[in-house]
Amino acid sequence: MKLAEAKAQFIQTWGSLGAQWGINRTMAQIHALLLIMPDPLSADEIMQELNISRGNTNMNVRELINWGLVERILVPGERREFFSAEKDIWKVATYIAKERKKRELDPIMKVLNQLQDVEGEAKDKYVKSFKDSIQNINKFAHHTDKTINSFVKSEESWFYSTLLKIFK
Amino acid sequence: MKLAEAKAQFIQTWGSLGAQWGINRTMAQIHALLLIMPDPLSADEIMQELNISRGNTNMNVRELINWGLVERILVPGERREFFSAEKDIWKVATYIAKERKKRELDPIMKVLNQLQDVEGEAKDKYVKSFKDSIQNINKFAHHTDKTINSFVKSEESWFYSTLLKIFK
DNA sequence: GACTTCTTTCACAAACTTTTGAAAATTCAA
DNA sequence: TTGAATTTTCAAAAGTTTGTGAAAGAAGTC
Repeated sequence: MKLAEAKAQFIQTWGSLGAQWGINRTMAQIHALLLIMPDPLSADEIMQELNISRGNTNMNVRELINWGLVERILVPGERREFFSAEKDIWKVATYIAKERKKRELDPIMKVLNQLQDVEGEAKDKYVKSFKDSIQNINKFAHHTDKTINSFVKSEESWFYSTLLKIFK
Repeated sequence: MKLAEAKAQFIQTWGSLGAQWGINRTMAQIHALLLIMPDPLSADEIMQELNISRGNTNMNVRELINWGLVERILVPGERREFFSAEKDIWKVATYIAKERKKRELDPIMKVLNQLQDVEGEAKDKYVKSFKDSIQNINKFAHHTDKTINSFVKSEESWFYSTLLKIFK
């Protein structure tokens, strides 16, 4: 298989994977492109490679930066900005885990905690069933929260220990 | 907080969580409703509770059954069908993990394996960068695959050991 | 076999999301 | 300042997904 063909295929596969995840297609495609390119790209290069408009490029690159998946690179003597993706997929996974926890798990945990104290006779089967379900989900959510935290933590401490090695 | 209010809030929270996950809102709401109700509900009851059309109810209940999250219950002497959700949230999580692996991870692993062998000089930095990225992602995908499999497996064996206890 | 009750399908409407491209804003150098 | 290069914004167009309700289908009962 030729590089150009493989590249196109990878970009489109990553894109449709992203779409299934509620991440928009273009955002995933830009990420894929930056993942496989050795050097940072400018906005114009991204536009050309993916055949998308300037506005679209700008918007999605910004969102990727928000997620911590892409970095803005300033080249001395260049007015244009360049963009580069984090290449270590383990780190990518922790950034995503962190972001999704913040957007999805944290809000539902807040609601679940409020829903714990429903008024009413514990003998009423509707009240009982409701309370049981909420408690069950709440336990699971706490467990998941701990698991994600320790996953994210392990990557952070990996970072500090690497830093330490560099300066020792 | 009153039960009715808590119920409404839970359904709507679960619904918007589902939406962020690429699961459609109604599907998640039906699931939420069935989760907290002690007894199975009929299609008409679901329609009334959530204020949705018959067609919509039918379509989404069918999809939930596909995912293995909801069961069709036949009550003797009743023509109507009733529906009930799996209440053990751990099991729900394994069903979802299984289903998403099948829909998302398996296809990308297939593509990654094909993309491994790109023609070209290993010295070409574009070829090298591409191959490195793919290899990195491939390793991660295999790791994730194993993790999901053992998670799903652990639940299955829990099931069989429970079964065993019942009959021993 | 006609009637009743319930389920499934489907074309279309409504709602929502994404993309575009042109115009406005920003940045920097001369 | 002015102006050239670049980035950002935004309203409208295009595309996608979801929900509706009427009609067709199935299954059981008289």
